[in-house]
Amino acid sequence: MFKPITIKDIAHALELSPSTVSRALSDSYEINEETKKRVIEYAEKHNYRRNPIASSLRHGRSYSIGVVVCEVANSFFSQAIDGIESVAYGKGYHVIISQSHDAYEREVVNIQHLANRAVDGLLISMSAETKDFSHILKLHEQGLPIVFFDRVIDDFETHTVTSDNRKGAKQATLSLIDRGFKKIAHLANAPHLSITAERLEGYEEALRQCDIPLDESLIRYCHHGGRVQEEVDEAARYFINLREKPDAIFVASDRLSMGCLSAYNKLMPRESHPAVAGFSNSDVLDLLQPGFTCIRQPAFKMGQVAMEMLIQLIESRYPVYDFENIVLETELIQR
Amino acid sequence: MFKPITIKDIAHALELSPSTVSRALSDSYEINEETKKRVIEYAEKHNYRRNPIASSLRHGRSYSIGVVVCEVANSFFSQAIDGIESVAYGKGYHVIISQSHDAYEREVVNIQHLANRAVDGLLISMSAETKDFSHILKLHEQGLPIVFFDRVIDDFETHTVTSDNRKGAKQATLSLIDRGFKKIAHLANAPHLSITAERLEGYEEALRQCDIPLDESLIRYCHHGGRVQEEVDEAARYFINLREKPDAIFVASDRLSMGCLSAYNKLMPRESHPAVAGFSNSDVLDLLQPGFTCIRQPAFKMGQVAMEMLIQLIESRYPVYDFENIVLETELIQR
DNA sequence: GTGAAAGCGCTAACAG
DNA sequence: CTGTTAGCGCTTTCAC
Repeated sequence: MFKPITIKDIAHALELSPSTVSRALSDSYEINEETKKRVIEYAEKHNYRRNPIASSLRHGRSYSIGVVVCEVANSFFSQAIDGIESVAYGKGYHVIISQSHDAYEREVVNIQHLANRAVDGLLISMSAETKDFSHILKLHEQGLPIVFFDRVIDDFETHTVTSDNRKGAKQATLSLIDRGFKKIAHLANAPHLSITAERLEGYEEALRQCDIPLDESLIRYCHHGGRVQEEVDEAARYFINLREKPDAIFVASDRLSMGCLSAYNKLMPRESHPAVAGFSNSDVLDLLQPGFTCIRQPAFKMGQVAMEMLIQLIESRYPVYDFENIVLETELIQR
Repeated sequence: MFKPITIKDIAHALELSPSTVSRALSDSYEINEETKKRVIEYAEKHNYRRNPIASSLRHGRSYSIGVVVCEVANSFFSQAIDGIESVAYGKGYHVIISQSHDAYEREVVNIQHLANRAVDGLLISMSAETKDFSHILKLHEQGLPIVFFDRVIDDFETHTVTSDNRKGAKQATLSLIDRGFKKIAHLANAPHLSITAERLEGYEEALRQCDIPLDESLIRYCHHGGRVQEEVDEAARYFINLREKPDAIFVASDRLSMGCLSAYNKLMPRESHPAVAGFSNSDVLDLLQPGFTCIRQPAFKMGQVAMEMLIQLIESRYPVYDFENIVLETELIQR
């Protein structure tokens, strides 16, 4: 059906050898300017395009990289993807996005799918449900370059990029305390995610600094990262039914901020909602929800840095043993 | 660096020929059960994975398809992508997503990138800025299977899936009229998009049916589909400054609904906002914005149908000349 | 400055 | 039931 023109066709038409055509198209210094011009003109005229699959096979490289995120319909991740793409395209790489939907099984399947030469490297942000990392470890041991961003794995010898979650969480919590709230709850992400622990630390640190005792009953985890709205609704109902209701909530993620606000909207009039501050990269959420203070992560930058690190790993001639763990600053947006 | 085991390696280790190994791995009926078992065991033990690039080159097929949407951080499109993936994975296809950001140039670059054998077919939803279709037409003439969804092109001989935009728009407008509003504005998408014309028709039809005269000055187009928030803000300011302000607005898309609500939030207190009804597939937008009536498109279904049609084109032995234009029903969600 | 030939990993005739 | 061979399109020595 779809039969594009090949180097052979050009060679035949111009009475040259395929190798000459190949060299002419890659602008080799060995080739006569005159010949180059003929080849390039013919190629353009006939809409020739190098077959990337053959090229990949030859080079043992696909010039594409895989990205694994929980979902793309998420401001943070879509901005990170934009950052990744901005670097990737500039360096001649394709970007293949795949979504785990925060489910362990999807993550395993997708990573398997991407691995083994279909991609030259992987950019991963862990799924909320994943506790077992052997599927990733195995690939890494085989030599597949991997860089983690945002949601990383401990004790994994590779580059990582994250934001300063502890500090951001602390700022957000402090901003609630500053506004006079005393009973501040924490709606947390899945317990085994790296970001969950760090953000929890920041929350605790803020309370400690202001001599507010930590009340464990004010912390609720969402094991599916809010993918299941029911778990967020349940958390909101739990907070509402406490004898001493929280007057404010620090929410650990974009997805959960959305879920939390909508859960409360279903449960009570807006005037009686607790104050909410949380991590969010959404442009509109904060506009639609007056008084919502948010922590912005440098998502675009994080994508860029992650991609740069991955390219460094891919293009390095020798195995890399010296890994960087870059931490970017967050920004507090207060209204 | 990353040197996965090949069929040759297995053949060598087991003292078989590569072809036997290949056949054993694809469970060919010709191969002895005993041999199959040995091969499969060895392959699993050594974590063999078929090199998809070599396989693609051999078959002249990549078993991957390209999706071009304006952006993934959009409820409608991310749901459509989920639908596409659900069918694709089941049939053994990879999905490569690329974003045009509603910009003509990005669309051209991305489509070129995807085409020429890197993908077996294309699923396209047009960018808001695109007026010239020659880049797509050229590929189609060369035989690349293409299916359009949601934002289609007129006079293009191929399968399409859309939703009943005219009817949905009419329902939304009627719902505003029912609630007693008389001066109903229309915030429209880019003028040359297929969906823009259809939704405008529905709006006009609703007015006509209720004997409300059409007032052209109440219609504003967003040439970049709301990608530039400034153009939405400008439209909101325009409506506010009209001598006779609209008391309700029918908004043509998800992105514009967001933009419109946040523009008004910036400009005036919530109590004085006009009523808003519009196309939106967002789960939370309607929850966060009381009184927001929305038209839901069957995005997931649309993705599924589009993918099925594309596979039909790809796998057809003979050129297809009999094209379908499927129209799916929308749903009105009223509060 | 150009060509011939080999090979990336896989598969499908064709032979036995 | 298994092996031999050729070739997908491209690139890159090695010759000339």
